[in-house]
Amino acid sequence: MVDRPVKKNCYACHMARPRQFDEKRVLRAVREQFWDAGYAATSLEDLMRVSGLGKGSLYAAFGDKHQLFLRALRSYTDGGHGFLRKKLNSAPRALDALRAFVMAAVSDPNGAAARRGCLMANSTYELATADPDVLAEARRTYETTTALVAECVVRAQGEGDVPADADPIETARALLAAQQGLVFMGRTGLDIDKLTATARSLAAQLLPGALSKAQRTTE
Amino acid sequence: MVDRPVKKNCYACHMARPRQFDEKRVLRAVREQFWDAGYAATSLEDLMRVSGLGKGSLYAAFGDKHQLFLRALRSYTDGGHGFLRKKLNSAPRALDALRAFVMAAVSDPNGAAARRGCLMANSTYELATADPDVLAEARRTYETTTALVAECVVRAQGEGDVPADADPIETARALLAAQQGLVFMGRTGLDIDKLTATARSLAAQLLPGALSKAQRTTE
DNA sequence: AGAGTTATTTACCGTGCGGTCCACAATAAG
DNA sequence: CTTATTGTGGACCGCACGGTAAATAACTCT
Repeated sequence: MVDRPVKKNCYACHMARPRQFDEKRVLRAVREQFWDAGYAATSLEDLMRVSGLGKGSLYAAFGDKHQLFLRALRSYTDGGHGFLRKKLNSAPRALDALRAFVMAAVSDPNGAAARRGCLMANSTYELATADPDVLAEARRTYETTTALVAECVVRAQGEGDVPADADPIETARALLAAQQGLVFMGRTGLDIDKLTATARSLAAQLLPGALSKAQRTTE
Repeated sequence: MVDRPVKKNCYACHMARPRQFDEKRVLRAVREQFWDAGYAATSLEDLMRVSGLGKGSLYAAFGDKHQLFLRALRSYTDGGHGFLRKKLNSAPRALDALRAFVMAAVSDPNGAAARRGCLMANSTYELATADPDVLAEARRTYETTTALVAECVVRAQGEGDVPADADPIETARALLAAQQGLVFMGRTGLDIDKLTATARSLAAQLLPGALSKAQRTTE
């Protein structure tokens, strides 16, 4: 239970056999499996195969299938939030970051990412009505995302790229809806070119005057 | 197999016991069940319960679970297309119809419809990666929807409410993405007031000058 | 080395699933 | 009434699933 990658130091007089697997690596493999196949369509055999662990180890380390799924899901969302925060803050111009946020679904050139969608969105659609834990995670995730994006909107307002009278939270929600709508259309198999065009169109309309220097020169 | 609600007329010398259930009614009940619980989470027992039929009848009439699901799904999409076509054409002003289309997710005042989402979208997220039939149905549905909306965009252009230089198909895709994004946010449990505000905001931005008379007076 | 503790492996279990089969009921034609 | 044909309901089947238990291996500390 306690995180203890280091082998030194006794915490209860007697130490025992250490883990032979890397928890993060297992969680990552499991997450990919759930991402590709969904929750119900993933069997314990699948989880054993992709993790390389036996049933016993899996259950001892993570509890049952549902708990393991929640762990994988949370690691996904936490990672996603970290990534998003970095992206939003590192961009020299906030407006560009917002634009990139909306167009996240088409960031992959061949469209594989678009077809795969977002694990949190997939899980929400599959389980949110029946599984309160997943629903709670979904709410948490999208509230966090909204807050992060709203922060970036404020910055963009400071930089004069977004009208000062726009409500940051409201703007963030609209951008989030647009992004998720694009993710959805990607999942229906819409080809990447058309999807990209739609993404550009949405970004242009929702971020008025949102053409960055790089954007302007290409048009 | 052959549709034959009328009991008269012999088609092969000997007629036999007629159906004791209404196929459409069964299909409707089954569709509701799949809508609420999803495909994998719906068992045959559930289907028997909501339809009132035994296993034998169900299998004799529709084949297996998968085929029954596809039938229910198709009846849903066909009905949806009919409804959409009627709505888009019946509105005296095309712009209002487009606006209503975007705001479909919040048409239900208490937000129950928003939380339930759209059966086709739910199915796409749950099954599109693994089930080619569902993927094909998804493509078909959203191509049809896009075409219908694009038609309405053309009409709105004729009425001077949408810029004449806008590409109808592209505009339709953007509106569809916005609508589906709102459906998604409804599924995460976002309360109906915030969702409505976001829907209004999106509609206003994507349909410039899109405030109908009714809309203008309320603001 | 021995004891104590924990990870790992393997075999096993009960359940609920989708799907099939069969006996019976209902209807139409002869 | 008899017979042919089809719908109906329930008993039944095999299986794969999630989950458990017990035996074994690996490691630390005294």
